[in-house]
Amino acid sequence: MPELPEVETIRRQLDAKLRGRRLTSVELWRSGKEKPEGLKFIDAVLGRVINRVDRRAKLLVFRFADGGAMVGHLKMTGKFTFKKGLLVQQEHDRALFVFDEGVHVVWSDVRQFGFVHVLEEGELEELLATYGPEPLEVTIEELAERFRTPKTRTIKAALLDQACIAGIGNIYADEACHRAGIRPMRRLGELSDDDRLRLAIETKNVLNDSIAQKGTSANDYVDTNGERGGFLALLRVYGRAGKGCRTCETPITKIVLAQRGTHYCANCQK
DNA sequence: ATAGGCCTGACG
DNA sequence: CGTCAGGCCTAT
Repeated sequence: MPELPEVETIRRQLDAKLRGRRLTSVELWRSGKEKPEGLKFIDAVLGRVINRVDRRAKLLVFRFADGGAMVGHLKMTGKFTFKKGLLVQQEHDRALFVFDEGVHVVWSDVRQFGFVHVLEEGELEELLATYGPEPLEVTIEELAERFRTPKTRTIKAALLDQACIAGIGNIYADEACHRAGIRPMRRLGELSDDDRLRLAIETKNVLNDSIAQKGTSANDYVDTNGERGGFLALLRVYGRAGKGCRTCETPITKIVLAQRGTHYCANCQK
């Protein structure tokens, strides 16, 4: 479910409450998606102190004070939620993390695609290095360079490729293209320097705008407090097939591109 | 580059 | 019943 703005929202909330806290107990309610598995997982995290919570692409990186980290990926339907008071285990809950001073975090995941892996320093850096640049941490020019090659690749495929640019998913790929006025099926080789710059600028803009609204709740996404993000109402094309473009009223077109539902305005986007 | 697969749930 | 879903890995 979550893309960069949603994961970043969750990261900020987790970081604010978990920084400096020690993991005092872990209950694995449904095993199989953690690594190492089962009791070894609990052994690997118990008693360790969270230095801070980072985000890299769509990964949450719970960094331990003694090095290494627990990395979590929410995939489509994963959630980390703060709980207080009486705790009732829900159907899709996978684990409970108890930190000192009574901070409880529940990890749940309806579709069970997500994972949490404990990695030590070397393997952590190795994993993080497989991702492309963070779009909000590089300049417009550096980001624009990522839209240069391979020339036959579609813009949509490039935006979705985590090794090309980190953190963008289906919603923001479509939204960035609409804001830039470029059709997502265009090939990188057809883009002008100005096209690449606009795409870079609008990619940053849409991610920042969404973070300001705590992300998009199209379906399942909620933050660590169970609250929905406010960006849904500001989406220009995603999920709006057949509805009028917010700039020109032309019905939004939906096609399949790079195996994903893809939305664009045939009038505004060339 | 592109199907297929991992899972469950919502919707038509 | 079939289709689709915000991710991403594998095999072809």
